[in-house]
Amino acid sequence: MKKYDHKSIERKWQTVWKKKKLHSTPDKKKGAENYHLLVEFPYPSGNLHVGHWYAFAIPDILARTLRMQGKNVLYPIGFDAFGLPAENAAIQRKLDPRKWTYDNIAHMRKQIASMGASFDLSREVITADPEYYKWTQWQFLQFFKKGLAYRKDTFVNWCPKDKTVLANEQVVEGKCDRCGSDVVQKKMLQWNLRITDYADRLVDDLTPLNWPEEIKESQRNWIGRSEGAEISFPLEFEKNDGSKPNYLILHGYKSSSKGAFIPWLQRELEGRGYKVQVPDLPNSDAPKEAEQVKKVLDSCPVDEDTIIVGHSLGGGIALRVLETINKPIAGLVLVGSVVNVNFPGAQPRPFAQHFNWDFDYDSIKKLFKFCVVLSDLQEGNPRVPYLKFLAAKLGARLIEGNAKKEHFRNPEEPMVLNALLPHIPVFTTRADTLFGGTYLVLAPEHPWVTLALEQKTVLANNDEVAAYVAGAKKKTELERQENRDKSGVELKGVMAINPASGTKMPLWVADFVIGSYGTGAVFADAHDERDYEFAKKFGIPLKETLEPLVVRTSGLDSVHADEPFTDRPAVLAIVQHWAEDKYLAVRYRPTDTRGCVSGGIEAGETPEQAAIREIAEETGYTSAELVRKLGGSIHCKYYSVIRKLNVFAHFTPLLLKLKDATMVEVSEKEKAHHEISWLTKAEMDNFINREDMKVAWSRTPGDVCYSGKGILFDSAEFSGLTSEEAIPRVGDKYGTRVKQYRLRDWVVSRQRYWGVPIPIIHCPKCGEVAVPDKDLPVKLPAVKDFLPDGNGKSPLAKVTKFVKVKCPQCKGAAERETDTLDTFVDSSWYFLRYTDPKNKKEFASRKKQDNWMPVNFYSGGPEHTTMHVLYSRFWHKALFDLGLVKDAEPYTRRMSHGLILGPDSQKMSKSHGNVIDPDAIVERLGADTVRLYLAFIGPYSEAGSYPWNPDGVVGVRRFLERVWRAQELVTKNDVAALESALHKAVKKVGDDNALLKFNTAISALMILLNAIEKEKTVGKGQWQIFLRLLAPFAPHIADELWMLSGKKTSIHLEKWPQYEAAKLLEETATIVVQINGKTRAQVSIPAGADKTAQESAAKGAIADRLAGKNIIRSIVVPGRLVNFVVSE
RNA sequence: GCCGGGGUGGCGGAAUGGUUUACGCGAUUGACUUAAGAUCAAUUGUCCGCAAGGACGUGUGGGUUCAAGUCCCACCCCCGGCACCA
Repeated sequence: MKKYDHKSIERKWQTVWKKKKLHSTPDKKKGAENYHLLVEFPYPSGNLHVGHWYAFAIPDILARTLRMQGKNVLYPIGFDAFGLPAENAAIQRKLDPRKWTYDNIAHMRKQIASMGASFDLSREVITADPEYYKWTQWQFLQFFKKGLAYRKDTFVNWCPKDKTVLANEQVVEGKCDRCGSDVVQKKMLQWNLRITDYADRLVDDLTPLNWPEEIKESQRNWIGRSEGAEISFPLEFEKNDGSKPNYLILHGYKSSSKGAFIPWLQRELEGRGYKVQVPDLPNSDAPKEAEQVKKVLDSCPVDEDTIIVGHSLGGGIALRVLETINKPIAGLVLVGSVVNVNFPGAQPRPFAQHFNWDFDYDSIKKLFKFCVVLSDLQEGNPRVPYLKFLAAKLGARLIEGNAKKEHFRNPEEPMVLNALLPHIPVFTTRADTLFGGTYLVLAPEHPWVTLALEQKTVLANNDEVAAYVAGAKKKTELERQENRDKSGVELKGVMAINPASGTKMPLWVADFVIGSYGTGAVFADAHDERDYEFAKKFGIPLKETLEPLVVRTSGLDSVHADEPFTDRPAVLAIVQHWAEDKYLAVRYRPTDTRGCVSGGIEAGETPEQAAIREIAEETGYTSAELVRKLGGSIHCKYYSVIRKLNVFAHFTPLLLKLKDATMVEVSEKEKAHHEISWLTKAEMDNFINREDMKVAWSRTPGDVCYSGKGILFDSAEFSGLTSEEAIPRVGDKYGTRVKQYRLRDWVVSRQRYWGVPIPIIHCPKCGEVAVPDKDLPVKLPAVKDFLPDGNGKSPLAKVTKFVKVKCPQCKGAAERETDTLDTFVDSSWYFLRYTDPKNKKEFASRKKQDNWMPVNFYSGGPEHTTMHVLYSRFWHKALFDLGLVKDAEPYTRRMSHGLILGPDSQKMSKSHGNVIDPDAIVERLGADTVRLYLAFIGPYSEAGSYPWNPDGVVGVRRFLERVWRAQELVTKNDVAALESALHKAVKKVGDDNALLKFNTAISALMILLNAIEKEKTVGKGQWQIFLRLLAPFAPHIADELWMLSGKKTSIHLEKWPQYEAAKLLEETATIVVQINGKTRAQVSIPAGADKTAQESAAKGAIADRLAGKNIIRSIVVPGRLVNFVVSE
C-alpha cells in the first residue's frame, strides 16, 4: 500500500472535477429540488486567510451532503471588488486599482480552488465588472425614480485624513474605523436611500423568520424603534407689561378674508385670546400694489407686538407694508409668498405690471424679531426655489413641508398655525408622566434654539445661551458621550405651558438631549433618572405623579391570571438596629421572600401601629419607634400563598428604629415562617429579592428618583390608572402617537474613485436627471490621480471628459454626479445575479430568479449580521415593491459562524505574529485535513470563537492516515459486529450535518473508524458506506479511496446512504442501576428485553445492597436505567 | 442601564429530565526503537482510602423530581448588540 500522499491525490481530483464540470449547477435537475446555499463573497484583498477557509470550505460540507441527498445545490461565489483598499494601494504604491483588484482576484481564484470546494465557478460575479454594475446603477435609478433615493444637505462624518465621508457604522467611538483619525461633522450634499421608510417592515418582518434570536435582536437594536407620543408644548414669552402679540393677516390674489385657511386661522388665534385683524384688500381680482398697501396702512394699526402674516400675494403686500411703515414689529410670516416676476422661471402674472418688486431687504430685516417663510413642496418650480431665495434674503427661517392642499388652500392648514404659535414638539414614550412635567430641555442643535439665537431679542440671556450652544457644538460626539456630568443653561424670557397640567415650564438647553433623535427636545419630570439628576443639580422644581406598582410575575407568589384581586392596606417596615448600623432582614420561608417586615393594617390601626405590631409578631422585638415615612405608597400585586388569593397590597413604607433588644416570645407558627437576621446596608442590597421591598429600601437614604411604572396621581381623569393604561390615553389626548427610530437614512454617496458611479446628471435647468437606460452603464473612467480633492469631491470630479455632458432632457450643458456608491450597495443584490449571471437585458430574469430565490441558507460572519444583512433586506424590499423580485425577504435562513483565533487565543493579526497561513498548512497536511480540522473545532451553528490548535490539526491528519490504512482491512463480506455502529454513524452524520454540527458528525465517523479498527476488518459494502459519509468532509481522499475500492465514477455523484432503524440497536444494552438516584451498578442485558426482565437483572446486580431494604418503587427506563427507591 | 447569547475536565467541546465529560488535543505509563519521531496498548474530574470502596462534582444559593448540566426562582460572571435614545 502506498503512503497517504495528500498532494498528488488533491491535485489529481481537483483536475478531474474541473474537467468533468462536476460543480456547474443546472437551473433545473430532474427529480432534484433546488437549494441555494449562499456565503458572503470575499473582498479581493489578495490573500485567502483561515477565516475565508472557515467561511467557504465548511458550508461546502453542507452543499456536498445535500447534493448526495438528492438536492440540486447552487453554491456560488464571486468578488466584492470595489472598495477603499484598492484605492489606498493605488495612492500608496502607484498601482492601478483595477489591475490591483483583478490580479488579486486571479490569485484568490487559485487559492479558492485549493479548498476543494464545490463552487459553481461558471456563475462567478464581480461587482467591479461593468456588466455587473450596470445593473447596480439601473436599480439605483429605479429607486431614484420612485423617490427612494434623494440628495440632502446633511451633517456627515468627515474624516480629515482620508478626506472622505464616512457612514455612521464606519465611525467607531468617534474615530474613523480605517485610519483612527477623529471624525468631524461637516455639512454636505449627499445621496441618501430612504431606508427609514422601511424601518417598520424591517422590524416586523423579522418576527416570522426562522433565524437565530441573536441576529434578529441585533437588527432590531440597530433600527431602534420606540413607540410613543409627540406632544406639543406652546411657548409664552415673558413681557414686562404683560402684553400679547397681535396678528395682521393679508390674503392673496383673487381671495379675501374668507379665503383659504384665513377664517379658521382667525378663529384659532382669537380662541387663544389674541387680537386679529383681517382686512379685505381692494380689487383682489385685479390687484394693484399701491392700492392694497394703502388700505392696510390706513385701516390696520400696527405696533411692536404685531405679527404680520401674508399668504401668497399677501406676502408681497406684507413686505411692502413693513418697508413703508418702517417701524419695528414682532414678526413676519410669509406663507407660500408670491414669486418675484424677475425670478428665473417665474410665470407671467396678470397683475405683474402694477407691482414693484424692488424691496430693501436689508432694512426690512431690521424691523422684525423673527421671520418665517413657509414653503409647500408640492408647488415645485418656481415657487420652491424662490422661497428658498427669499428666506435667505430675509435671513428668515424656511419651513418646507407639505400643505394639506397645494399652496395652502385647505380650510385648515396646521403648518401655518404651528408657525404662528411658537411651540416645542416633544417625543416621549412615557406620556403617563406628562402631568408631572415641570420643564423642557432642548438639544443645542434644536431649530427653535437656533432661531431664537438668530433673533437675539427673544432670550433675556442670549449671550449665555449662545456661548453654551457654541461650546456644545464644538464638542465631538465622543466628548459628549464621555462627559456624563450634566450641563445646561436656562432659556430666560420664555416659558412653555404643560398642555395637561397648565403648569408654566422653564426651558433649558442641555447637551444630554440628542438633536438627531425624536424632536430634539424632551419634557422632564421626576420619574426619569436623567431629568431628576438635572433638576436636582440646577434646582428646578419636580413634581411626582406616580406611585410605584410592582406586579410579581415569577416565583410562588406570582399573580394568578384571571383571578380577582383583594385590596389590602399594608406596611413595609424597615427596621434599624438599636446600636449597630444594621437592618432587620426577614426571609419569609414559604415563598423565599427576602426583605423587611411587612403586614396588613388592621381596622382602626395607623400604619405606624401596624408596623410596631408586625415587628413584634414576626420578630419578637417590641421597642420599635417610627423614624420617618419613606415617601408615598408602594403598590404590589401578588398571590398570597397563605390566603390562596390574589392580593393588591397598598404599602406605606416606614423607617423604624429599635430602642433596645427587648423581646417577647414569637409564636411557633411565625418562627417557622420567618427567618430573622441583622444585615449591613450592603448586605441588605443583595438580600432583598422583591422589587416592592427594593423600592422601599432605596428610599432609606432619602429622596430618590423612581423611574419604573406605577399608578398615576394628581393627573386629572388619569389618576388611578396604571402607567400601561395611561400611556396611550394621555398620548392620544394631548398629542399624537408616533414611532421613532434610531436608524437614519442610508447615506450612499462616497467621494471615492473605486466604486460604482452614481448615474445622475445635474442640469441647471432640469435639476437631477437620471441617466437613460440606453446609456448605462456609466463607466468608471481611467484616471491618473486617485487622491480625493479635499473639498469633499471624488477624484472623478477632476476628469473633465467624464463630468461635462449634455442633459438627456433639455440637451443643454450639464454635469455628471461624481460621487460613487457605498460598496454595501454592490453587495445588496449580488445573490440575485448568481441566478442569471450572464443576462444582458435584466439584472436577472424573474424566471431565473424563481429557480433560486429566496436564498435557502445564508452563512456569514457575525460582523455582517447588522448592516449588510439589514441593507440587503431593505434593498430587496424596495425591489419587491417595484415588482422586480417575488419575495419581500431575501434569506430564508441566516446563520453566523464563529471566528478562528490564533493559537494564543488572540485575534489573528500580523502585529500579534499569530497568523496561520492556510496555504502552508495545505501544503504540509492537505486541504482535506484543514477542512476536517475546521469542521471539528466546534459547532458551526454557533458564533463562538475558536483558537487554532496546531496539535489539533495533526490530530485530524492522524485520523485521515488511519482511514487511509483502513483500506487494508476491507474484506468481501460485511461484518455483523459493525452494523450497529455503521447505521448509527449514517444517522448521526446525516442529522448533524443538517444542523451544521459538523464537529459531532466527525466524532461519529471517528467512533465508527475506532470500531472498524477494533474489529480489524470491515466489509467492502460497509467500507463504501463509510467513504460516502466521509466524502463531504474530505472530498479528495474519499474519491481516491472510492476509486481504490473498485468504483469507476466519482463518489460525489453517489447517493447518501440510508440507515435502518432496526439496526441502530446494539445486541446488548447496558443498563444503569440506581438506588435512590445514585448509580450503583451496570448490567448488560439483551437488547429489547422487557421491563420486568430489565428490572430483575438490575436487582441481581445489586442484590446485596437491596438485602433487608424495602423497595418502595422502581422506575424503569427501557434500555437505559432502573432506579430503585428504597427506604432504610 | 436595556436586550440577546452563554458559563461543563488542563484545553476545543459532547450530552431526547436518566451512567456528566462522547470525540479530539494535551499529559502519564508501557510496547517497538541505539535514540528521537511515528505507531500501537493502557490510564487520565477532584478529594479520602493500601484496597474494596466512598464522598463531592456542570458559575453561586435555593426549589421541583425517584432522578437536574437540562425544569423553576434569585444572584454572580463572560461574550455580543444598543445606549444621556426621552
